[in-house]
Amino acid sequence: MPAYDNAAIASALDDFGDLLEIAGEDRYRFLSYHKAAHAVRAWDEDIMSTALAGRLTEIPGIGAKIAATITSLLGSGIFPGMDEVTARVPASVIELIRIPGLGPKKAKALFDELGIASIDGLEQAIAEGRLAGLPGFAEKTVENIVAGIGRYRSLSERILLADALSLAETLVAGLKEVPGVEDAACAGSIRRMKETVGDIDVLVSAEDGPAVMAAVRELPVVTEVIASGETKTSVMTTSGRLADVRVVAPDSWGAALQYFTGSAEHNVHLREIAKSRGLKINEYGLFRVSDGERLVSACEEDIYTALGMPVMPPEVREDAGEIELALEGRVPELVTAGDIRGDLHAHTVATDGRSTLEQNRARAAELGYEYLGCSDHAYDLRMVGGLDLAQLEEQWARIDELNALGDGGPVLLKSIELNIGDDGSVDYPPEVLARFDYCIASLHHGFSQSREQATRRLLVAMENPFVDIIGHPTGRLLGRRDPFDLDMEAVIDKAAETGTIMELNAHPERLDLNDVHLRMARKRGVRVAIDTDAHEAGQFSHIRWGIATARRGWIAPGDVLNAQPLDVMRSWLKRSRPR
DNA sequence: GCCGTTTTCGGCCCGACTGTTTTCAGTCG
Repeated sequence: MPAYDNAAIASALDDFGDLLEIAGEDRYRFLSYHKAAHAVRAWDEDIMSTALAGRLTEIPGIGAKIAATITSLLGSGIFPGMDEVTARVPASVIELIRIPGLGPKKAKALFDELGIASIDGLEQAIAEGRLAGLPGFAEKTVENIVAGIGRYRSLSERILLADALSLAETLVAGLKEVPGVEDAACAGSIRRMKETVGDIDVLVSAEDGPAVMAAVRELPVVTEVIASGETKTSVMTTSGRLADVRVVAPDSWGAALQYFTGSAEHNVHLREIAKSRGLKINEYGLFRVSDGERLVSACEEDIYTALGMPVMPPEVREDAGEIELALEGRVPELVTAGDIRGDLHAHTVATDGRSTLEQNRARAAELGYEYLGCSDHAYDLRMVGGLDLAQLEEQWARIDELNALGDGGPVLLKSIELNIGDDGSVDYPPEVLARFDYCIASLHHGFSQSREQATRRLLVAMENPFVDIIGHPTGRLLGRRDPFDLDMEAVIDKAAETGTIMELNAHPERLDLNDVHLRMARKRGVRVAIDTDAHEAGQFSHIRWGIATARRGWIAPGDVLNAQPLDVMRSWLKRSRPR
């Protein structure tokens, strides 16, 4: 039987909601499944634990019916009611609504009238001219569907935040040069610093919307105009990514920024609150329904203030509990770049890094860091020349020399990235491990291992009194490699029990732990280290992505190991604790 | 299907763009 985690349950609920919608069920019925899916995805406990405790209905948007569905899925893998729905609409039809421009109504028509139940089947039908004469599928619509299939196939992967932000900044810079444009900014998931991004959303403020839209269509980065009206234009860019540009009048800037930053779920929740108070929010402002008067609009903060809550940072706007907190007048205190006092995970040329210890130290000094960990790979990772004891002695001697310079540079710390073996053991004997200032231990092999085995490796490693930090805990590489199959709740609980610190690896491809795991850690009092895992001194700047992800995970400066002064940082390490 | 300062029924967020059913439904965010 498949093990259902939160993501798998959420995915099943989303699929069921899609099928209900295609089948023509009541709008509020299928929306409730999507709402429940979102809530499960954002839930900071393992869904199995919550179910076993009989607390599923404490998750917002989950009532008795969906709770029973989740219980059934967890217990037997059976989704109650699924057979009945798939008898009307085969599950494969969901694939059709993934095509941009093709929604549930058209998908239903294609299946009902022509028996089309897949994208391949649709392409074949179009090639054979079988859509001709089907109501709602005139020439232009068929053309758009063909283009949509092409886009679906080339764009199905989201791109890394780091790549999307650089594209968006180019677009914003280009828009700011357009005559009449007063301001331009990234919105959407980029502004929320989500780890991966689908489309690029950009907001522009100008009095003459149509003129700006015309200018957008002519920007050098634009290869194709998908849609373009007076206030909104969608374009394909030279990078192969879709961008949506919206223009609003300058006096609507704040409302529009709030609106287009999202997330969709966050905004829906806000608008529900507004509605219950006789107010209405749209991209032009916050209005009183009774007389239509616009109350606020120019400043984003004003929108929140008018709803009786402090403005919250974009990174937390996911409807994951931030609105409830804000209604109590509180916002989570979030770590900032200025809080970081050092980097505890960096490699050198001694193993697979491309910068020397001296180059790393110089860069850390430029960043104003108080300390820097030298954490090359340990002996067992032979592939990259993991260090033996003689090499460690040599590195430590050099660290001692550099620390004796007295030039005001950062304190270099003797560290290592250990490999966690199949039995949870690590590279060196305890007497060697004791000589490091601290040790990081990571999983580097066995990605196909069972949940039980992979989890046990981490739990055993965390029992080791010299394993202070777990590096890139889930091992994922965004878009390239799935994470280890891990019981994250057991891992986080063990970290809390043993005082082991969890790394938030800031490499833009890793961002590991992710936002949900970070909230899980924070809730249990587990501390995190935000590290770049730099393999070259220039990569210390990756800390930016780690900070963003930490903020999405509601991490405060007081939760972060390397936001502490050196003596406090040391006191948090497991090896400093009385045993 | 969920939920409650509208409280166990009757509601459920808001607007832009496109193509076509030419007055509006479908799709998207």
